[in-house]
Amino acid sequence: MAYRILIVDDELILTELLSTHLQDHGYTVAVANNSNEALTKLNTKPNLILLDINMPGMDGLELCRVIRNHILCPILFLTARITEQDKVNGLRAGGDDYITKPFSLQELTARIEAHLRRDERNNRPPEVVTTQGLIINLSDRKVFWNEQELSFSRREFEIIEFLSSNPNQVFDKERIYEAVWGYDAEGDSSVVKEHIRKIRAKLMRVSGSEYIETVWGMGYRWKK
Amino acid sequence: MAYRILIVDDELILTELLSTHLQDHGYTVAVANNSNEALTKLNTKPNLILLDINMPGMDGLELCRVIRNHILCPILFLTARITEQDKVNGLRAGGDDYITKPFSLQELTARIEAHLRRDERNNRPPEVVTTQGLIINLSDRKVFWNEQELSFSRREFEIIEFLSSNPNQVFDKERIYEAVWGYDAEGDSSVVKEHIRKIRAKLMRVSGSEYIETVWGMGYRWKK
DNA sequence: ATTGTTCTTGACGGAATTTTGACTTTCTTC
DNA sequence: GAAGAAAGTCAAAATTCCGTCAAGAACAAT
Repeated sequence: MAYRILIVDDELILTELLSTHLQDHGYTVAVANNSNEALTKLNTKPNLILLDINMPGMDGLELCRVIRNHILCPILFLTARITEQDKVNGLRAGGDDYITKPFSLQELTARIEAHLRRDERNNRPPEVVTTQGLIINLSDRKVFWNEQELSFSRREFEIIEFLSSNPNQVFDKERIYEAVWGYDAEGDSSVVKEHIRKIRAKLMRVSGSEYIETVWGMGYRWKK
Repeated sequence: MAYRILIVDDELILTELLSTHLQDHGYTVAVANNSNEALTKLNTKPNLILLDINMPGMDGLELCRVIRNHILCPILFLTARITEQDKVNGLRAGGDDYITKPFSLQELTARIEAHLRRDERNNRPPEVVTTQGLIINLSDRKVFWNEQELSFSRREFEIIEFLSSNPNQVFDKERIYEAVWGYDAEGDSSVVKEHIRKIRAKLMRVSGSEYIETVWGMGYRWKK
């Protein structure tokens, strides 16, 4: 689904230009040429807002503050001058970034993408997988057995991550190798069994139980 | 759901008055007449704290520092006099605002609302981040270890800002580089490790503890 | 221009991890 | 129960990654 962007600026030429450009990049665009209009257009539930600071009537900062009472998406200020004080003001008002006019369209889209991507990540609920006493916190990359934190190396953790996120499914070594090392990785998928061994040893030592089951001739499965 | 406000003041008449007024405005109020009581009442998980500076025993500033190790909500100081030095002290202790006695109840509620509103946007980095004795004031770009202000260079601060705003999450050097230098910066992300070294050295020298953890093969994480 | 600070780069050594390959054990099938 | 394939074990080799340092470049302040 296309991201929705709301542009708020009183310069018609600019909004026109931006609008076209962003639409070309696959975004759905709404335009507001003043603050009141902007507030109305909030009902388009934009995923990101481009906000001119200098506007007649309620200015961008003020508007930003008001918007923040309604919506939490990234807000990027468009502004001619930019001093330290501006930055502080903008941040205080609830803005996320600045883009100084004039700017290249390329820069603009890059920043928009970065913010959308980040927003995506931040709003993700913490990903936690649990299996009988074991807590795997995917976002923090931590594993706990009861209170105790267990330490795993990168590959070990990634294998755990993959298997435990798809519990009870059987994956052969090639499939695991592909998932963890990347589809285009070259190398011998028999490394997998060595890592599995290490993982099992660590889990067994502390919990006394097997989490990874071998399905002979088929692969491995995370028991749940 | 009603916001919870904790009032900490040893003047019984004042707390009584405030409490009634705020309840009339729909807030849930808890009152503490001394510091110990305040610490106990923290379990009401207040959304905002009103804190008298002048109290017998542990004073408001000291209390504020302690509170900051538990809770991140806005803290507003109530104080009779207010000098520049008071402001600095309050900031150092991790406070958010001052209200000078005598104040109008109208002003008070307005400020409370403003702070709650700001705090509401809780998916963005809070303006003050604290970790065991360390106070990072993002809006003023200052870092304090107890009373002492620590000095960090621009890049150093920005790395601290980024990591501490996303505690416990692991970011690799590329990701940190992108966050601090900009999505489109060119250069070698291995600078990051040099800056991390400097940051660690400064923090370690003054606090004796590690705030940034290395997760081998994955990146760095702010311990919290 | 000079001085001092901060930023960046590249090199190095050591540490932790990953991979490899030889070897053993287990399982399946005939 | 023997043969062969698959999985497990182990230790050593290869590799990757991190912390540290020193030195030069860029920048800011004077």
